[in-house]
Amino acid sequence: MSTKFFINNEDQILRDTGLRVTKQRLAIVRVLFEAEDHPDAEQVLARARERDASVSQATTYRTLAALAEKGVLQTHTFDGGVTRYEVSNRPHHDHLIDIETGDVMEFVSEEIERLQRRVAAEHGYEIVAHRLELYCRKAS
Amino acid sequence: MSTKFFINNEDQILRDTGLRVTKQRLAIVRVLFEAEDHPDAEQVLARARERDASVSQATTYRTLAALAEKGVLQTHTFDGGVTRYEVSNRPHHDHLIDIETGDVMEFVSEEIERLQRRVAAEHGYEIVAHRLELYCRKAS
DNA sequence: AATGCTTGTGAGAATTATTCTCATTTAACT
DNA sequence: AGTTAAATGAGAATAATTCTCACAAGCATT
Repeated sequence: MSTKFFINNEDQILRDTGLRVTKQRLAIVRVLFEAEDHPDAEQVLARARERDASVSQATTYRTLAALAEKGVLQTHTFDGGVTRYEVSNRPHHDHLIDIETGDVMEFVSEEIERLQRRVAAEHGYEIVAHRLELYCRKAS
Repeated sequence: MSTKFFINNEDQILRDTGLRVTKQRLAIVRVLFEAEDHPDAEQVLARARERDASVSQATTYRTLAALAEKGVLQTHTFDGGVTRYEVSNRPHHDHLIDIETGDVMEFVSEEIERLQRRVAAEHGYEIVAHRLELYCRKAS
């Protein structure tokens, strides 16, 4: 089991998207893949710096933009806030936001997806992407 | 039919929300009520200035924020762009965005709404607001 | 209509998130 | 190791939005 044969996952992700593998990018990609929330650029930068202090703000924004462009990341902008990022190789899901705590939960409803496609078709369109966000408060 | 009894609609909207009636605010509110699109602050300002050249950027932002806060306006931020506004006393609807032209269409699906409420309920929540956007291209 | 108190206003400065510039460094291919 | 194109950090630039403050205007009361 030489390490030679176990090249980093994150390494491969960068190569696959045609990006050169740098330590800064590796730090950023690792942060994103281990994140269980939906961090914004500032949070990604802070966490990446824990791994590699040389990561700069510019590189963070550039890398996030590049990965989003290539489809590795999804971007979200919940209700007028900052852009938040999440890896998109995970199963598709929509978001339920607790408006009191800011917590973000994920859900899927194949039924809703199907109805969305029907609505689009009725207008003569096909869906490329969609966004469904439920802003909720705890049921009384 | 003295005009006395027919006070401006827009006038009343401002009073109802506890805002003083100024000529700048009237211009802004009129722009919003006659708009058939989803203008951003810059567009609202430009249109309001056609009615009253004294409207400033600061007042536009302040008035839009105040009206949104009071629930008179809805705000939208389509895919990382600028904030766009629309009056919310119109029937609820979601948005279908043509990703090639940027056109925004509106639709409603009571079926989808119902499923949304069910999803929220399953998580122990009730929906305060929601956002559903379909990013589409013309069907081939 | 004049008074007074409170709120709204414009101009421009300040903030915030994000993108760009450029001189230097580094990854990847020889 | 040598070459070249791409990536980097620092800080400047931009864009959208919010804030500051001195002055103006709304509105309730005379």
